[in-house]
Amino acid sequence: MRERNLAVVLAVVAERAPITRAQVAAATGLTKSSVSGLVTELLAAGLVAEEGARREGDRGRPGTVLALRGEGAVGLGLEANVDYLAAGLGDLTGRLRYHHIVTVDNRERDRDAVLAELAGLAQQALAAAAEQGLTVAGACVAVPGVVDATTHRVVRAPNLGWTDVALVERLAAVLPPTPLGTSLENEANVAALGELWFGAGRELGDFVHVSGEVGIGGGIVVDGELFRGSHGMAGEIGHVVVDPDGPECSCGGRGCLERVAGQEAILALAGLTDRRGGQRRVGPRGRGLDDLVALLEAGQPRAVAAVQTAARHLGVALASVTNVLDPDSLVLGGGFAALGPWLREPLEATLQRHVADSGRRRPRVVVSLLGADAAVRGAAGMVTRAVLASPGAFVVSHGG
Amino acid sequence: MRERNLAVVLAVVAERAPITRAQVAAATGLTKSSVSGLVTELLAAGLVAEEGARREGDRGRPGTVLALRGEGAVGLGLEANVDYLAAGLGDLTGRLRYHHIVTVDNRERDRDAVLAELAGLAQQALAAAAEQGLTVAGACVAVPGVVDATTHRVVRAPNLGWTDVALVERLAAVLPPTPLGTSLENEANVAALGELWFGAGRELGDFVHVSGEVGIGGGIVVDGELFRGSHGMAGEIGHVVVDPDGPECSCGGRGCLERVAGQEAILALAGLTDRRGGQRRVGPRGRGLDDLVALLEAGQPRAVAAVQTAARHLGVALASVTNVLDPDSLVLGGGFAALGPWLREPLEATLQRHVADSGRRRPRVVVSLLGADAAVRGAAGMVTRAVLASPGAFVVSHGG
DNA sequence: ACTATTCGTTCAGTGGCCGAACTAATACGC
DNA sequence: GCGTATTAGTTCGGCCACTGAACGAATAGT
Repeated sequence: MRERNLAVVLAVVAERAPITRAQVAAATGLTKSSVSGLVTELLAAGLVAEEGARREGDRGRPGTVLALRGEGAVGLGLEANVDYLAAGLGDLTGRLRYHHIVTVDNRERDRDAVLAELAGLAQQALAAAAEQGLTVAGACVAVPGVVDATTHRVVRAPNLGWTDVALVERLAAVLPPTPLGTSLENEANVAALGELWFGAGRELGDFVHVSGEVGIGGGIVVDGELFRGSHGMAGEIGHVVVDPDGPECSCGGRGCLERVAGQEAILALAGLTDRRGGQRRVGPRGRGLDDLVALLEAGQPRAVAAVQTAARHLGVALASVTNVLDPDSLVLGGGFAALGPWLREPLEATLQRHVADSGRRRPRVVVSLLGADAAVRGAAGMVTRAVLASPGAFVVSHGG
Repeated sequence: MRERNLAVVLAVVAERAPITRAQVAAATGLTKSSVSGLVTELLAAGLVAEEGARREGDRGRPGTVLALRGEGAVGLGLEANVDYLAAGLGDLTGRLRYHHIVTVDNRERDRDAVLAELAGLAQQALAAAAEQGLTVAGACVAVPGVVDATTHRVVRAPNLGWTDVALVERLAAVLPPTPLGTSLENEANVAALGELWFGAGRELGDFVHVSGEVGIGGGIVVDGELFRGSHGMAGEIGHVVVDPDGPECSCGGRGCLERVAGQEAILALAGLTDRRGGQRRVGPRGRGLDDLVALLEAGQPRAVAAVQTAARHLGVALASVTNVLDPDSLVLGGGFAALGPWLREPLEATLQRHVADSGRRRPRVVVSLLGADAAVRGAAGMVTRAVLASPGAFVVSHGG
């Protein structure tokens, strides 16, 4: 009970900071005395800090302003992706206090070498946290593949060539323990959450976040929470069928979206595929995408046409998704963020054509603010949000 | 606080009846003394009844068995559909205590006449409730169209020819008031809920309920709740794009599912469309569907082929839906329930072809147990579930 | 300075849950 | 038949956390 009210107060402080105790009482419906007691505990836990006085009305005693204390709890976000590794520290207020990206092709590398390098990045991040006086509450690792939340194992990450990896266990063996431990998440999912908490999603309601990487991933956000599905595999927008007689896909089907609108398909259409290197130079931070953007900026017709074709396929798939999910907005993330200016117009035209009752509910198309950083920020946010949701664990027993 | 624990206890009783107080305590984590007090109030409110004794273990005093008291609160479910009107009374235990269906074509009828007849059905149902000693807690009306939950108006019901009808207001003017009043819902949505609560859905996790009527509607159930979407229009499976170059649809797009797998399309393929009457004889309780089933049972090749073609289109759309939502099961409801035996095999084959990672998560295909009755039962259930969720309103103050 | 006003704390009061002790009802063993 | 063990349900005192009112604190206006 107190546990929940602590979370309620903390949520109000997080959302409307800077805010006085009296305003918190008004916003929560609790009495001033209750808020006073709860705030005292949150101050003691170091999650909230007082920030001087502020007069609100014309007369009367000024209130003491409260705000989240960023140092009180930070989350360590880690990402093992196809062509880079990344670590970041996000504090309670959402600020990124540390960020380190290593561009490296992990497709052909030894799995253990990748894990060791990721652990090294994590240790550097923890050292940076200690230096800045930050309390690390926990960690979250994002991987482009299917993860099992209960066993904390990577079931399958095709683009990394991983199958059944006890990722959390192996990191835990190397890293110092944290109060909340280490969790594991799908990269597209935490990217959607990153966008929700720290990017374009803050202004939006329900949305679908589409990550255009080598594959096309998706994260569905409903009521401020991730929609995971029965097997934790919801959001596989890349395999929506856009042409039942289209090319075969590695998933076994035909005409899947990612075969005709993924980065490989776009680059091939634009004539940019490096035949010798195969797909190896293609990725959110790879050269292929940068080359494409350069051509688009130069107005090269073939590149523009390639993106438009992809946009129309994407539009057909997202129209179906919209008819089923009725989201408020669609967010173009990952590699699609860079292509946003060229994708938007044909995409919106296709949506208008295929969304039922499009006048009433055609979703807004929004370009990601975080791009490829969304996953790390979302992973760090997984930790800090957990702290905000259940601060009780960090509050010293009221007796002491 | 007590409010919530009342609901917790009531939920456990509902789910595991018959159950003793001690078992409720074990299931909820509350102490025996707390449960005892809460149960006393629920007994006084008439929502729960004692049903004699039952010995649970080998030794010891037998427990007093508790169960929901059906008469304690019943919901009035109403449905205004294209070719029938219906009213039903569902009690707290889920039993249907009264059911009345009037087959009538409402497409060409005057709107006020339809509303008057629906109100008449409601009054007959209320009279039946009084006769049986049932306490009517509230009512819910299901309509095949877009409804606005806040204004309680039917925004648009194309198949009925309705636009902006203050349905609840007009019924409230005629019917006696109830504690929970009258609510308004989309027919496909409450059909999904009906199936969840009283039909095949009881055994399932998350599922998508597909109603094959004149159009194809859908209801998405996640975590035991309806997924509504940002504008309350989620689940429009009928307008998933299965062929971007297919026939035009009234929604403005091309290749929508319901143009190639709706009842009209199936009947046309099977050669059953009545050219003179147009679509007028087609519907969940209409003759067209019965004729088709008769031909299917006789093994007529053209009819079988028509259903198979529709099933394949349906499979493509549902595969996309599955990739995005990752449901546990797909439920064939409405008119599709009658076609289940012929739809299933080609549908499942298509799903296997197009669902990504189909070995791991291909959803079960389940035929509705309620068919066209799902909506009325779901509407009645909306009321009884509301009672179960917040029993506090029905409990007399503990002082008296 | 004095008043009006708003902020935050203190303190008794209260509602509801918990735990322990108690009564009730049954099976089993002798 | 009767005591013992076991389980069900109730009663009662204690405690935790929120409430409401009163009080001290800080400021603007007069």
